[in-house]
Amino acid sequence: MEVIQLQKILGEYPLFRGLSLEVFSDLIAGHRFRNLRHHEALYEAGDLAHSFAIVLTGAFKLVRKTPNGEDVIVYFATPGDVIGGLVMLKPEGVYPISVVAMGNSTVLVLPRATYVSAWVGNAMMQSRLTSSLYSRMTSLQDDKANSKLSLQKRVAALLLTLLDKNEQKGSRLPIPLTRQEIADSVGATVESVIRCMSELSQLGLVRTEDRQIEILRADRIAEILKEG
Amino acid sequence: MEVIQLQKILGEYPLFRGLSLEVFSDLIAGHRFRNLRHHEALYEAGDLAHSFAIVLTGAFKLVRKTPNGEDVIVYFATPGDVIGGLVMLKPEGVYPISVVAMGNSTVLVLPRATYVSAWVGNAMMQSRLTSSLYSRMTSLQDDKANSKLSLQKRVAALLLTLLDKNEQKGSRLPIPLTRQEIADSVGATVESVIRCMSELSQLGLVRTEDRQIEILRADRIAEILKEG
DNA sequence: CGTGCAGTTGACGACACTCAACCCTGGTGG
DNA sequence: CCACCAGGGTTGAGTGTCGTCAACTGCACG
Repeated sequence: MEVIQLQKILGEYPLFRGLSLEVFSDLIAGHRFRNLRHHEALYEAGDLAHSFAIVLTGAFKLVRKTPNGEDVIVYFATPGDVIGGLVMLKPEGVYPISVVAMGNSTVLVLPRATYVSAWVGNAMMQSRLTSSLYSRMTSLQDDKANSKLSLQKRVAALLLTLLDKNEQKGSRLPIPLTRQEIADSVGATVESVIRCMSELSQLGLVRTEDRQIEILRADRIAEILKEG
Repeated sequence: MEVIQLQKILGEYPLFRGLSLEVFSDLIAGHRFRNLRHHEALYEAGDLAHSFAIVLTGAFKLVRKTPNGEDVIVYFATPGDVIGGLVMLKPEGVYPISVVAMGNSTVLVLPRATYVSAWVGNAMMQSRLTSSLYSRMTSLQDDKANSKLSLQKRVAALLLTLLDKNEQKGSRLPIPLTRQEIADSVGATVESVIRCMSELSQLGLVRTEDRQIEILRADRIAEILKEG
């Protein structure tokens, strides 16, 4: 693909908005595309971090293993998100978490060398990275604030957050999501999440079809969050 | 205080290490010191963010209010930590959380104007800020991963984390901490935390005197975290 | 046709929350 | 001087949400 075409695509995202062609091509020096199938890992926790990536299509879950061998989903990355950017600063850094594709997904992979040569010294990119970090940080803080809520409400909060990421594509969540993944994200067991989702289904607020979750009544789910 | 003296003090922290005097004095343009007593707020959530701060002595809790009016402690800031740095990027930003002093504490307050004129364009400072953010992010992720553990273990994890922040000052935690604050931090109620701490006391693993918590057997507390 | 993944349901029990007392200390005011 | 209050800490009894364990369905895939 031509650099100029790539700029058109990436220019849609806040991170790459309004850059000169010259700066842009420096920023993506040594880039390559990577296509991942469902469940395929982009990065494994503990691996030497020699590249970082920008999500183009699909979605990824950022996963941490607990000592018990359970998974905890720390973040859902969607198109435009930067993955592994933070760890590029350390010369011999390792990825702190695993990154796994949810459904067919593509990323733009950039070598650490490019980060060092073009990103570190570019104050605007640093500041934009910081800004994207800010929102991810806020979402983690939200999670912590929600941790005392009932499971019902935590699930509701998750559904609404994911729905928010969805631009214009209607009421369907942008990510194919299993009950297990919901559980790993809200900090509960599959069984409990299933009971909770079943209730929402019976109330006619959501519908699931092959891991695609459709939010039928976002307003009433928001009410669940607010009540008592 | 002379700028050169200030540089000596701040130069101890990674953030300000090895800077030329000229760059340094630009970075702290318009600085002023602020002393806060126990419980005094440095920033209130929702206030217009016209300054950020660097902790010099004491400690601060970063607090979020839940819809129910409960507090959630998101982070404990200790000397060298930057507070409010992330929100400086937004022109009309408001602080997302409140910042409250725990015991007598001092900070260096810097106006947003300084951030915009000297920090944003300085790639090294941006990269150092990012790096400090990285560790705060990791600690939030740790919290999320721990959220399924028993209260006993979450408290143990908190105590050990805080003990880690303590450089050389022995077995006493660097922060005066009430049971309520522990509860707000691990996501539990005061009563449950008290029962948990009482048990640790009776086992001779910790001792509390006027909010100062002393860790007598860090090794055995670490065992509690690992077992079962 | 067996294997693995996703989803589901029920019975049981435990951990932590709720509510209600109560103690102790230090400060404040009548 | 004593009463009162607020903040921090503690204890007990009762309750409920959610985790654990176990069994079972449906489906896709090689």
